[in-house]
Amino acid sequence: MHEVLKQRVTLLDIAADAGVSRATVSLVIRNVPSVAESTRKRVERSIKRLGYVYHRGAASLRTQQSHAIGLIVSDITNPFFAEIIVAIEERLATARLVTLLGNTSEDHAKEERLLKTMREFPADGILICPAISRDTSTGTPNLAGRLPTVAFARRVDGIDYAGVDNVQGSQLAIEHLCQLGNRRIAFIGGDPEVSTGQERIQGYKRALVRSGLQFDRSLVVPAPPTRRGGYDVVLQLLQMENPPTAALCFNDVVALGAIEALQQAGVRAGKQFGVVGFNNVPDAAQSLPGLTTVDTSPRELGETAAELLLKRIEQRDSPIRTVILQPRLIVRQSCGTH
Amino acid sequence: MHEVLKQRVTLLDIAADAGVSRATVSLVIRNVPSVAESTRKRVERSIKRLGYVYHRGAASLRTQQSHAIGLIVSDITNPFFAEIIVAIEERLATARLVTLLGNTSEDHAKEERLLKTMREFPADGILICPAISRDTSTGTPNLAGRLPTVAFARRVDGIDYAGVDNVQGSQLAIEHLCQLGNRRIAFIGGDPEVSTGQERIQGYKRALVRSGLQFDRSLVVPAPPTRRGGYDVVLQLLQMENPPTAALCFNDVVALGAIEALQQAGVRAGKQFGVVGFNNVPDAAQSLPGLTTVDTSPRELGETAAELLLKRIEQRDSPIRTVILQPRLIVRQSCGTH
DNA sequence: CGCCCTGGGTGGATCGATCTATCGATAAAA
DNA sequence: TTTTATCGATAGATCGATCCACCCAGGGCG
Repeated sequence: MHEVLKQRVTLLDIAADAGVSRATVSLVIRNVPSVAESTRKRVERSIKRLGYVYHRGAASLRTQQSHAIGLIVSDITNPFFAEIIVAIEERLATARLVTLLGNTSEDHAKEERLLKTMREFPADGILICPAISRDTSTGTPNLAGRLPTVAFARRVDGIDYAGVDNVQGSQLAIEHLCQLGNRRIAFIGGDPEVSTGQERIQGYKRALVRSGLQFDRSLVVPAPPTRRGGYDVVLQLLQMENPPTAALCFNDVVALGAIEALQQAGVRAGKQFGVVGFNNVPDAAQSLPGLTTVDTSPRELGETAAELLLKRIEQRDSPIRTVILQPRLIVRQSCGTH
Repeated sequence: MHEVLKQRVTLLDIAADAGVSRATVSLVIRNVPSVAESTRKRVERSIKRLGYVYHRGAASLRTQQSHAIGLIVSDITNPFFAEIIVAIEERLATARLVTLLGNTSEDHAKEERLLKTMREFPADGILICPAISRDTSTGTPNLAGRLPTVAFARRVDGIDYAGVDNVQGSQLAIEHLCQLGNRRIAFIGGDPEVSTGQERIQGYKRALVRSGLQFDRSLVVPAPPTRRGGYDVVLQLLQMENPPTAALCFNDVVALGAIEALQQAGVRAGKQFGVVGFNNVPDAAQSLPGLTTVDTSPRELGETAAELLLKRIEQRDSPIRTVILQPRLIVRQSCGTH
């Protein structure tokens, strides 16, 4: 009695079973109200009975929209991004959109492959945090093509962007450190080629100038944005003949590495050396001493980015939008108390 | 001259431009050899000129395969999984398969939504690390349906599985700690409801018995698999009237938290208290003291899982396969030296 | 009674790529 | 010269869901 050979249950099977036409079944599935209650019930029963599975691919071929959007992230292992991802997924889910996640590991080739795949799918839109790129001309905007695209966290010219005011964030941090009496403050980690790094360093410089402090090139030490990066740089800084008394770190992970190095070197973080991070990841609150950090509200950032994309999809030809969220300083114990 | 209104460039457009039929263009795209070199060149030029983008959806509707597989992970922020993900993606890419990544955050509802979406897509197969489930009857196997499905890291009955011999891993660790003279060894973190936790605790017990040690229920302390989890449990253990002298941790993250707590409490990790982790994440080598840990080779695990899925797709009706990788102990400084 | 709605439902065309069967032409074989 | 391969290319059907135009029965209304 069972149709064993037939692989997939289609609308036609349901239609036959319920004694209606394909079109009617389709109406039921899409919850179109113009179906009599009795018919709807009958169709729904058939759907259950036969174990029908909706075929998105077929539907989107006809409707020209996949209800799927591509989310391309440069590093899923970074907890900051992880939170953004979750926020984006949640926001998109409320708009009945599915999220396809791709990870580039900061690799340009992978990024291009992913963009290609998602265009081919085809996704209805793309959210991307571009991989670090030295050459903006081969950057992402052209890759995105005509597909609605929004960049987040890292700026890309010519497309919608949701980001954080990194300049302001750095300024908050530096002002705080200055008020606590620090005169020599380092900037640790981050890549001066990425917009995030650029902006944070720019804010760092600007705040130093405002506070009447010297900008010392040797106190800006780029490093990979990892625990190890912060660790190594701090050990290096402590070797200087005139070492800094505090450091603003590119992000919290770097900052945690920095604190580890300080402990290792017998320097008491928070008492003898101030450390400020960026992002306020969950670990920052747990660490010892609690990490003072610039909160960049990843959840809001994710929601904002998703929102931008939804608007862009709605009206493709609206002017380019840029949303910059304002960060705030979370004061804990890693800089001493005021 | 430009076709502004027409949205998408299709095979038909290319065909018209190159003066051939759709079918021929299709042959060119799929690199079928039976096309004259001159024709191929001409078609390829048209493809470039018009900016054609392959439409996976349309193709897979006809071929009944999407060349996409769904990868569902319970926690992308866990570096152990992050490595597995990368390995899986790489392996699948060599088979010209695209990976659709989904994150459940250990949430069953999300897991079900993701499975549904991926079935609807439809994906050609699914790789899943199931979310923690207390009720195996509502577990994943039924959700997977007839789609080729492989579980990894956490066991699911009735489907292919790639995992690590956690029992053996724990035994290696405990034996090592015993040889160093520890008599009271705790097990920290992990959820006894998940197969991973069960197996590791089982190995812990078994090794204790073999070494002629008492199994003390109060020394097994479940906790969330986070830094914080390890931290809290260690502080708690140190309060005991007869505290343990070493601990096997559910994973490295927990172990790093444990070490942090020891340092905080003035107990020298590695000298006065031995700590062993699980997974050998990158941070483990960097930490101070270097973390002795059970290497569960996430890369191999990912490759193995991908391999299993490829085989399953090739022959859907082959018997269920289970691959268990053997872990090895990486000795660093967190247990003292022998 | 004839006319027009209108709620409920339907067949056929359609989305874009692929598969199958087939065709024309040229070269090789008989 | 006729037949048979062979090669390159093609028209039309097809995958599964959706959209469009249209249909039909019954009710209201002049």
